[in-house]
Amino acid sequence: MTVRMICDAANISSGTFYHYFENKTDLIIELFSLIDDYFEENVLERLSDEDELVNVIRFCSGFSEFVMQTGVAKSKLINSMFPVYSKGGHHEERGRILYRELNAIISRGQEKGQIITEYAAEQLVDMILVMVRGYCFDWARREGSYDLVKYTEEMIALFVRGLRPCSAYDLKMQKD
Amino acid sequence: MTVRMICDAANISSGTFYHYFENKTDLIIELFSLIDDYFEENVLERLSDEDELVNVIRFCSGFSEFVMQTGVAKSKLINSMFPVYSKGGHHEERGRILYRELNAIISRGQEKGQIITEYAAEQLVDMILVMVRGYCFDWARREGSYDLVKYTEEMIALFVRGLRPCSAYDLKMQKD
Amino acid sequence: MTVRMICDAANISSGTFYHYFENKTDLIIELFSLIDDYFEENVLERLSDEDELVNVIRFCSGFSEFVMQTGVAKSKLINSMFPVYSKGGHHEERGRILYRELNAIISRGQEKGQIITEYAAEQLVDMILVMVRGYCFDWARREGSYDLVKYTEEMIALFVRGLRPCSAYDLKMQKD
Amino acid sequence: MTVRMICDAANISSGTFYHYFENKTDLIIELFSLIDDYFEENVLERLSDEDELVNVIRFCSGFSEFVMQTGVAKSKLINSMFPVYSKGGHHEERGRILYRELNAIISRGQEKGQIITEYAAEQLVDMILVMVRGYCFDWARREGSYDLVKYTEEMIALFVRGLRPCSAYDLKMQKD
DNA sequence: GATGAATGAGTGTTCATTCAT
DNA sequence: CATGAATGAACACTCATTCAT
Repeated sequence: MTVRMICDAANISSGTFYHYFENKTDLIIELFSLIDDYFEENVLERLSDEDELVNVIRFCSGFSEFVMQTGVAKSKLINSMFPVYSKGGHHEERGRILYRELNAIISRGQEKGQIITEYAAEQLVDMILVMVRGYCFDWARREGSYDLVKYTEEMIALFVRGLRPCSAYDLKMQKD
Repeated sequence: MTVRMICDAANISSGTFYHYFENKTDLIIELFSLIDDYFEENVLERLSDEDELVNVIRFCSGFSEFVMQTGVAKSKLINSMFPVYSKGGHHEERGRILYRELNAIISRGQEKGQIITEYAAEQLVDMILVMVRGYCFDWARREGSYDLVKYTEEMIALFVRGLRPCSAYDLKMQKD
Repeated sequence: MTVRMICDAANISSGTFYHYFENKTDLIIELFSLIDDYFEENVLERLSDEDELVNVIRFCSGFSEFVMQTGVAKSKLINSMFPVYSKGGHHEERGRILYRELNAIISRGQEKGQIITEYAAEQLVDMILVMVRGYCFDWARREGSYDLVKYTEEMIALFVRGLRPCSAYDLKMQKD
Repeated sequence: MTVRMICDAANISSGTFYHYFENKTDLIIELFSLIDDYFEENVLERLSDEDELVNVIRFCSGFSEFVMQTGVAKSKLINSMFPVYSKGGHHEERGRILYRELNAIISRGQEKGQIITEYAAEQLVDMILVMVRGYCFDWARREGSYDLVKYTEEMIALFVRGLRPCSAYDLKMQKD
């Protein structure tokens, strides 16, 4: 994805591009912040299920929904640049909005006894984000040839099963 | 990773590089095939546990082991080029060796009743490969700043829990 | 010095700039004419010493005074564009005001016997202007790090010594 | 003077340019060092006159000779970039060769009583270099339309007259 | 008059690739 | 077989200039 390609796609001149963005990296940072907006406007409200593992799945769906809407081209652009540390980690800070939200879900889940406590919430958050981003990366690489949301949901649904603590009975049964 | 950087690292001239590889992509295809060699020499023998889910974990460990040994630089190179479709999907064919092996493990697991059958083996293989590659991608992006094998194992171990079928008792207990 | 920088400094839009100047070169031509105004208002009156070599020094001081007041930024702008031949040498015509004034001083000096006649007045004018402009150029290059007027005066004072004809006595002495 | 122009003039591709120079500035630094070579090979041997003021003139002639040989295009290139401070002032260090040589001449002249001592040698060196460079700059600006060596010599010859100390008699005569 | 978004040719620089030696 | 000088299209980015509002 060159600046020229972006400009051609947007039907603007490269001069105009640089009128709005200081450099190519700036565009990507801008793109990053869009996901926060998307979450605030569309996803956050869906994350209030009693079962926090359901919320985890919805969170991941929201993420992949956004990526699909954003499209293959922009996703590749983001992939090519990630991680971006410029501007004092500004986007990272913003990125933390996503991070904090997922962390909150998992922490609540652990408090409620819905999620295993073998791993710290931070560790689980990292895992899930890597997995979800991994799927997004694959999807863009394959030119968006499959339904990202569906596949992400299936994968996360399975992963989430492993996060559910076994009941005392359950453990007993397994031993037998 | 420019061709010149690769050549400098290998102490050869760029002329020599093009004597052995038709182009840069060819090198990457070559790199791809290395993982098959690695699996054949080091990993395949470890995949004979009675519990096929253990084999899944070992398979993934083998993959990330290889990536760690390969190093950040080469990993980035591969990431930057993947997927490579040239030469009639030649490398993809080779890639199938990996694919087939994991498929075999999961199919056996399903036959033995160790792995759920809600999803076809192919689907599970795809999921796992995407997840593992996702971690490799993240690791390279972060300049190899963590122990890829350890993190991959933890993630896969959790995922694999979700693949274990619940016993009839188990389901009954959960209902109660 | 870009047009945008000039406009920012002047608190106008670049549109406004092009409302008043046909192009960037035009601004510089305008800048050139400022020196004539400066000479007419501030320097000419000082050029009436009986000793024309004193007037030469005052002329050069006036020139460097103007450059210092104009500032490093504008000086660089002028240097970067000089000589400007557009508009039928319009600015050169104006430049001639300066030229003619110095020429007049030197011609008078030669008539009065205060200045050697080995070189035509035109030649001496050219030399002095090149020297003074050379100092201005150096000063701007070095970001205005020294007192341009002082250094120019010292240099010209020395040069002017060489323009004073030796008396008959003087020559005689030197021979002895 | 763009890199492309330089390459066209030299009948090489811009890729080749960057094979030999790390960047445009490097070429200019290279150009700078050429003057030292020129002085060492052609000028230094001429600087052994008994009269140090003669040596000053020869020094300046050597400088302008070099510039004329270098040509208008390269001179403009150098002018456009001077002063260059990169690479730890490497070229400045080299530049000092020139500086030191002229300084030595003038210091000797002052010791021998051939040059006035009102100004420190360093000051006179600075003046002369600014003047000579000023002429070179003017010459390049005017597309090399005159004989730089001749004009520089005339100018310096006059300036040098002012550096000759007046005898006691001389001063007395002037008062009368 | 004044604005500033838009333009696009041009700049320094990179890099996969070629080829004479 | 090996070299590395040479290539030139492509890149991110700049900037004088235009023009609809």
